[in-house]
Amino acid sequence: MNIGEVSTRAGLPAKTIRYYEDIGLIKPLRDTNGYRAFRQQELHKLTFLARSRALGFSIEDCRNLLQLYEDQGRSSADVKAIARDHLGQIEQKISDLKDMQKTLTHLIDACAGDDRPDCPILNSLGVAQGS
Amino acid sequence: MNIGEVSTRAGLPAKTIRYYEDIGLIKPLRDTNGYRAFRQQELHKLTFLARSRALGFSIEDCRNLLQLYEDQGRSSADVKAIARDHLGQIEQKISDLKDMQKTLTHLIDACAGDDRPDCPILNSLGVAQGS
DNA sequence: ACTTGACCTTCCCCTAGCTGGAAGCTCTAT
DNA sequence: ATAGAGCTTCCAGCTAGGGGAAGGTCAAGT
Repeated sequence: MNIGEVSTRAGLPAKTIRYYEDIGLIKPLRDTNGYRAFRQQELHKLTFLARSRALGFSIEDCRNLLQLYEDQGRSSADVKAIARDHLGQIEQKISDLKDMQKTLTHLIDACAGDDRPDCPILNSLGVAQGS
Repeated sequence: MNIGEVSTRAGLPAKTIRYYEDIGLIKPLRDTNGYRAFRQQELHKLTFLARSRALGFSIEDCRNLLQLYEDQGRSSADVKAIARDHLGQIEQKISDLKDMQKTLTHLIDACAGDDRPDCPILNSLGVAQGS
């Protein structure tokens, strides 16, 4: 398989696949013409990567997960620990974003949004007021 | 005021303040010794920036907001539009993260997390299963 | 006067995770 | 033979700064 085909099948841009090779996540063989020659193994890994990335795992998390994925003797606790840590980060982000959402919603509600210059949003961001 | 003092007062690292000057958000004067000489004006702007950034506005949003902040004749509708757009993006992110949270929570719950190798998390990320 | 330490300056490289584009080779079809 | 698609490498850039080197400056203490 050439890169175009794996790109379609894994649902990842060719650029991304080359990047993943650069950083050592996959090691495709080469044809005599220099083209990358992907095996099923790499297609599986790329699919795995696409899914893990879609769940928001960092590249380093993916690297670790991929290693565990290939290690038939791994313990599920190791995987669960990574996933749980990541879930914690996601929940923290949700919490932070909800705080922003709340504040912004209040400000937007308080702003007339017409052609007059008075604006509670800017007032709140500006120097005169507290946060 | 030197950079150290504005850094403390605005709650922004000196590095960040220099960066904001680089990208043209502030234009502090210079003392004869080459040190940046900040006026109240810049302190206000930096405080404004710190607050807007804390609400997750991008630098470009901040640039626009800052311009509106300084324009006494602006209409509040312009500000509200930026804020509303940003709120939309925040809500989209929250939604995406909640999807991830849900999926991950299911997977984590299904995983024994012991020293046996069988792991629903990896199974789900791997080639055999659908998403 | 001298030294020490804190503070300031510019400069360049580094981060994550790619994306875009240039220059050039290869393959396939006509 | 040639066009166009597909492949290659390399270089640059994006966000929003952070780290650290090399060096100038200021204020206090001895």
